[in-house]
Amino acid sequence: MTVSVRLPDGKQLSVGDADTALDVARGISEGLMRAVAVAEVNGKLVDATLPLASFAQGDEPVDLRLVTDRDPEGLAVLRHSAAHIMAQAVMRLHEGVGLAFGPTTATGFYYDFDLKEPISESDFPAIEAEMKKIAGEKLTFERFDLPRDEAVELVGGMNQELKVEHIQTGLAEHPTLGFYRQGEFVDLCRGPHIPTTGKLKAFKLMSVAGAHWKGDQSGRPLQRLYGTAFFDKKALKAYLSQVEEAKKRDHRRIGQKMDLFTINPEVGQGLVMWLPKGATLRYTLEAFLRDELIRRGYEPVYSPHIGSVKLYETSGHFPFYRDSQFPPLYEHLAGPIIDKMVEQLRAGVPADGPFMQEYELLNAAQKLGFDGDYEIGAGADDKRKMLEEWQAKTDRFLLKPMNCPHHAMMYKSRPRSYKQLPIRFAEFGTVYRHEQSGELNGLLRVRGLTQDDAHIFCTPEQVEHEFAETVELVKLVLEAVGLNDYRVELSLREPGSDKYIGSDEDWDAAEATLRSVLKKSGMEYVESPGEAAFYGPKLDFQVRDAIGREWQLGTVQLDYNLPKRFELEYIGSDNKPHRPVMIHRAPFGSMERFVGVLIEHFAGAFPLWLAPEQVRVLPLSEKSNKYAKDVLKALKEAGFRATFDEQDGKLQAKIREAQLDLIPYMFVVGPQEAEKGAVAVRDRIDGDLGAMPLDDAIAKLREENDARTIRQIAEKTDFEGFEAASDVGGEY
RNA sequence: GCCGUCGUAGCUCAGUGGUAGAGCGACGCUCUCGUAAAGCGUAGGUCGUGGGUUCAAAUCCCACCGACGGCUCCA
Repeated sequence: MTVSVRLPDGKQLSVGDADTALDVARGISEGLMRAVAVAEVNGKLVDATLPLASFAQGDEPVDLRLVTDRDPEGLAVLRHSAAHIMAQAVMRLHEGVGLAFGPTTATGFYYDFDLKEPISESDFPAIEAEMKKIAGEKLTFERFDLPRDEAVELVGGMNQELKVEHIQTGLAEHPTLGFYRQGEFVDLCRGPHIPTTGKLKAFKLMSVAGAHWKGDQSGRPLQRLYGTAFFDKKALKAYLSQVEEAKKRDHRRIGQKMDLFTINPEVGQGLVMWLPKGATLRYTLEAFLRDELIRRGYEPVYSPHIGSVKLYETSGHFPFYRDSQFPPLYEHLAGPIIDKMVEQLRAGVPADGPFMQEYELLNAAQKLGFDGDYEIGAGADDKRKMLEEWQAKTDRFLLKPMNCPHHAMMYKSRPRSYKQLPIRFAEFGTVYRHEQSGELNGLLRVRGLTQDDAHIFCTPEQVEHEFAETVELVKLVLEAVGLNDYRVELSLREPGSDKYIGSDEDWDAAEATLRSVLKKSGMEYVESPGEAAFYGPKLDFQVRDAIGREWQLGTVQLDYNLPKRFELEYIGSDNKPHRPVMIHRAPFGSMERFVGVLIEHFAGAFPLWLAPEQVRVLPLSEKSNKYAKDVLKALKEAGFRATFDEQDGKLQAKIREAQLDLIPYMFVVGPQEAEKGAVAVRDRIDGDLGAMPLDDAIAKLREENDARTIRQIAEKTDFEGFEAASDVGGEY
């Protein structure tokens, strides 16, 4: 018997029953065979070691593509196999290792372990050495399939409880399950894998981290070992040096070096203090956007930093986002105690009768002047109601978690006519969120942030146009600062979830509008179910940071719900009240995150229009100080952010310092320049441009500044060449 | 919040139980300089905080605080 095989170039050949993809490769060349990582048969990735005959369907030829070490899918398969090898090594070195999952990631792989004694980075050399040994053993990855009951028996016999649980719950619909064996190591796995462990030549363990079984925080804590692998050592080395390079762009590092901002635990975690240079950068961005907004018919508003809890109960924020808000501020000292009591009563501890610390809490509350009706003998529900009544008549405030309720109230401050719409309220509004401490990250995730927020109130007919305009604005803003590498995500609700407010009809309408705008604009985007805001779907602009993590910057959100909750109205041409639609939008997202991403994007080397210090005047020696001061004055009068380097020292030293400070332009002045009213211009990028009249130099800079020219950005680390295909996972 | 790692001068880091160090920066003096580092000198640290072990702790142990990498979350 023979099987007919068709290669991607259309060539057909016939192979024996037992022949595998590797055999086909060997038939073409030995080199090709050595390069084969995996096979793509009839469009599916499978082990190159399986007989091709097993994939034949009738007389149709089997489509075969040999996936080699040059293909991204090959890299992903290698990395997944590396995860198995790492697991094998860990099991050889430790007793009673429980295996969880070991998938590939964009830049490597990990495996989650349930370990008796924790592993730390100091264990890496031993694990790596064992992996090397396993690679040297050139063990074959051997696949076998078992029916469910035998599969459970097998993993149960190996004391792999997590795998047993996974087969019984996560994989309940699979009639048979795939396994891979390499040497003494057997793991439940969908595959495919590389032919033998010998293909693993270049790898490195990267880090160890905590994780939870199936991502459930209450689940069993696991240890996750991250690693990466490549087909050759050169690629691994290149990747590692790029990781190092990327770390140098970290905004936290640059922010400190350049005196842009500071975060100090004595002030508070996640609370950013903008130093003069960072503040100047932010101010410049804000001024740019503010001008753009006024031109587009936005009107400035200001709202206070705290708001009544009632306001957020109306908007729906208070119950929905309780956990990520700072606790309420009370006008009454007993407030927090009453809150605590209500919380316990709501949690039902116990349902009736006295609850934990009730007497102590009540006592304390009364000492602080609590005067509500409260009977210890009452039922839990009655007690809760009594306390809630007290809460309702006592003023409570939240640190503003969002600006929209305030803007909605501003809209409501007078009757509105359809002739006034759309109304666009804009504000750089500072909001506060109690992010979990482990989430905080420099400027990218903070507890106090300023949104470049605005809310557009419009008629349903105007929605599509307004939304499109807003999307265009976000694009314009991102492109003005040279952030062209972003991803657009359409965040939709998760079907069947109770995380959202509002009717299905409104959600359907909102989601349909967003899709329609996107289609008309021709923008590329991906849909993400479950990522919507609780009040409506949104369009998010995702940008990557220096080390490849994605962050959401700009966002445009469509909202039919808050207008309802706030009973917003306008009088239509029919002289009847109608409900407006709200569009929430923030092109930068937050000033903190935006500036953080911008710092990494430019590696601190901002274009002229954004640079906190645009020009530095360098006198040749103290003798030229007087003229240097004249030049400085002229620059300042021309509107430039300029300084004057007064320190002693050689010109070379001053230039070096200015270069390292990433100042776009240096004006060198000595006796020759002073005599002619000139300056010797030095460009940060192109170096010495020679002497020119001061007026000409200023005109040149003004042109570059006003055009917001971006002449060069530092080479950004591009991990793409190192990324494996992400949809090639070996895990079930 | 959870898991792990880490915390020494303004910054980068060395110092593994026995008198706290280097480079850069800062400050002072000399030099008055032509496109990426002039020379000399001085100051600066209760080694994150608190407790414990020890004759003796930056070093070993415990707790707390904070940072970092993940997880979970993210209006």
